[in-house]
Amino acid sequence: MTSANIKHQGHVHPRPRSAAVVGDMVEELSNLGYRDTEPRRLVIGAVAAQSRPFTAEDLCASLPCVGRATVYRGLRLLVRTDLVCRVLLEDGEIRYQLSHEGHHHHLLCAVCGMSSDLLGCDVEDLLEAAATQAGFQMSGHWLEVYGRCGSCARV
Amino acid sequence: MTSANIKHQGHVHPRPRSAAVVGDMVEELSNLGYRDTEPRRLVIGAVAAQSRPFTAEDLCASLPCVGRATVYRGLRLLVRTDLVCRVLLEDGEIRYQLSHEGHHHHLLCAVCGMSSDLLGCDVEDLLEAAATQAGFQMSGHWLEVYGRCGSCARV
DNA sequence: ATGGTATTGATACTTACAATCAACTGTGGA
DNA sequence: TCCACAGTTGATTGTAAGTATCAATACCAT
Repeated sequence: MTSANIKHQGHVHPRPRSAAVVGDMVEELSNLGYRDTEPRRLVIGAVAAQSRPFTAEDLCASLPCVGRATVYRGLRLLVRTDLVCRVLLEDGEIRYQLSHEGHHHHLLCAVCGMSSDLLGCDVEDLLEAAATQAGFQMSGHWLEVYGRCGSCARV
Repeated sequence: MTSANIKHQGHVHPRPRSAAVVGDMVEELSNLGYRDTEPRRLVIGAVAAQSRPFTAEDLCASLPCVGRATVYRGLRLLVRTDLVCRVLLEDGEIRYQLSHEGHHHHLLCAVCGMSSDLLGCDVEDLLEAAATQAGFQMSGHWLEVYGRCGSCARV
């Protein structure tokens, strides 16, 4: 079984266990020429441990033994390498969360703050068509969906 | 003709002329109980004069005679009252621009920075369906489309 | 006209994040 | 296994964007 296969299973398990994730991410970074260091592993571990979209400050708070600059640099690196993605909250705030494989969007719960993935949504084609009609050559898009998750909507 | 009808014409004229806009916006604020002041008119005028999504700092720079705090407060007020909307750039930066009537999305040109409106795009239904299927009760969404506008794509 | 209140603006403050740089530590080669 | 060098760290300083303060001012209803 190749590492690509292992990664592919991420689709099936939207929230993989931290331990495996940290190893995968460190390996990914290693392939890109970045070193495997203790503080970096700690940052990745903290990222993987978050249960909902987080801020850089959240990471700093959960990693008192790692320098602030290192946390910020680590997070920036993870964003640059697409291992972590940005999440835009309804009020305009930016949060972060582990990237999952493939293109997808986020369903953000206004009550509990949880984020789940919106898979198999074919907005792309629709957008592409609408953009083209407006004489626009689309290269990408950003989409966030806000509302209430299953548990919170039930209340 | 009702004011609703007048507003509806906004769809036809995506970029209304500044002079009229300032008066309309001041009136709108007045209806909401906010005073008609000179600095506020200047801020609104500067907002209306922008040809593409701008930052709060852009406004400050173009209004050296208005206090920074006032510019920031004015912009915040305009956002709160939906007279100005946020625009999310591809790199995560937040910009502002005059709101146009009705729900719509932005087509942002990566080359010239221009923003045009994407009207008559029925992503809502599609999103609603996808969200519901995921057990999510959708209440809103945010969508930005990136690419090249007609003129820039031609190059 | 006037009084009460929203608004202004100079300034100080806060927050979030980037830059600096000497010390340190992986990593690949000898 | 050891070495050297380049990537990395972290204490600290710097910076940029936006907010809070508060006395002075300007709107607007009466």
